[in-house]
Amino acid sequence: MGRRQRALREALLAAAERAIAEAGLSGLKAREVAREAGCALGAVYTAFADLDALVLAVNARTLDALEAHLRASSRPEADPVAQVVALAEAYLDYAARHRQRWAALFRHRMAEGRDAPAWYSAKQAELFRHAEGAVAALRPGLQGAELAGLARSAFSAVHGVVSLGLDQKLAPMPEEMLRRELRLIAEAMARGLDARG
Amino acid sequence: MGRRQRALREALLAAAERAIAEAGLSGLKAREVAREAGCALGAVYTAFADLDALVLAVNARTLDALEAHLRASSRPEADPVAQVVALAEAYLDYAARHRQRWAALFRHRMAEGRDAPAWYSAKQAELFRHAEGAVAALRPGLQGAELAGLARSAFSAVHGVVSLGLDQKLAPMPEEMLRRELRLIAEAMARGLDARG
DNA sequence: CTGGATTATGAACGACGTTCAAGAAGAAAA
DNA sequence: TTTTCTTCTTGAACGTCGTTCATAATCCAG
Repeated sequence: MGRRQRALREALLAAAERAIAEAGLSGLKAREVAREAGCALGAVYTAFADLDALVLAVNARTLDALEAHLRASSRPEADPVAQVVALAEAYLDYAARHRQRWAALFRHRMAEGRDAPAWYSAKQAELFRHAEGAVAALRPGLQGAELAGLARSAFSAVHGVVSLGLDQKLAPMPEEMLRRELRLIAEAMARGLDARG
Repeated sequence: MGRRQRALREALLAAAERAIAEAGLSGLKAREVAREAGCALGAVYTAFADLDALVLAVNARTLDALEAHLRASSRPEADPVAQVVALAEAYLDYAARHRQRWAALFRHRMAEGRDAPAWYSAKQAELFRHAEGAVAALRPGLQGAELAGLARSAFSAVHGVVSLGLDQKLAPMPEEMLRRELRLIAEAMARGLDARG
């Protein structure tokens, strides 16, 4: 892959990122991305196998950014319950500030049969490690797959509240109200999971 | 609207339901639905404004079925914590048994700007009433918008666990494991929310 | 019957993702 | 430099999609 090709990949990625941030996952069009990257339509398919691959590349960046945000907001010294709440709030923060890019993470579906490449799943796994830390503190007995499973489920619960909350599909909800409710739920869940002393 | 038109609507609805159940929301095609209903392509648009309206009609039926299932599984006499767990399990049951139809409920998005008709939102609201009952028992002080909000968020948390769990996008997960984890999370959340005595 | 209104038809339109034969550009060898 | 071979780029073309619309068929009141 020559210099030119690498630059093309970069330009397409940037264009795709912008398109998704502006118009959402379904707003990503091959022709528009090509136009914005200054190449012909067909060239898109020399740099990426198809639009799926392009989306995956965008999502990889988003996962990195999200992980960095969670890491920056983590408070490893705090009480485990507070850790869980802080993690949930950090997740909400990122989701609210980068709605479309964040939504693209889980709205995107692999084509029938195919599943995500290993490097992508690995990036996802990094996210859950944050949850695992807090859950491990709440349930010192757990480890391995059991711990990973519970952490994933706790994360899923938080994700659900954030996801349906930001959708405003169920009900209009200002961000502050959503934040209060998320705190309530996250703290309740963490306290309920707490098996220490 | 004459008899024939009503029959056409019914045939299209049935065809759409089948298509969604078999191939998911994105598997719903105007041409296929028309063929299966035995009418010309254009006739679809005499019975429904567009595919969105058809999807909405299918989802309305799904909401009814889901609500009926939750109602049938409710245990109003049980302890509130057990009520919450039972509700969560019932939700999982329905979602697992009717995956695609259930998924269509929240994967479908209204076209930019437009929002769901009132009758649809009303159906959604009926669902939450189930959660409200249990949450009200846990937090006797709450009522009105505050109660509705908390119930919605608790529902969202359960939805998150079920949704990401059934996706198997994060990790392969047999239904029994998912059920165990959902029970754990639901019970933890309910216990954490419990403000009685 | 008959007339006007309603409903059904399927070709046509524009947008989409993707492919591909042909040409341009680049690198390597002479 | 000139030639040769590979690699990248192009944009027209294909098939599919949702939706529209002039035309035709059907329905129903008078």
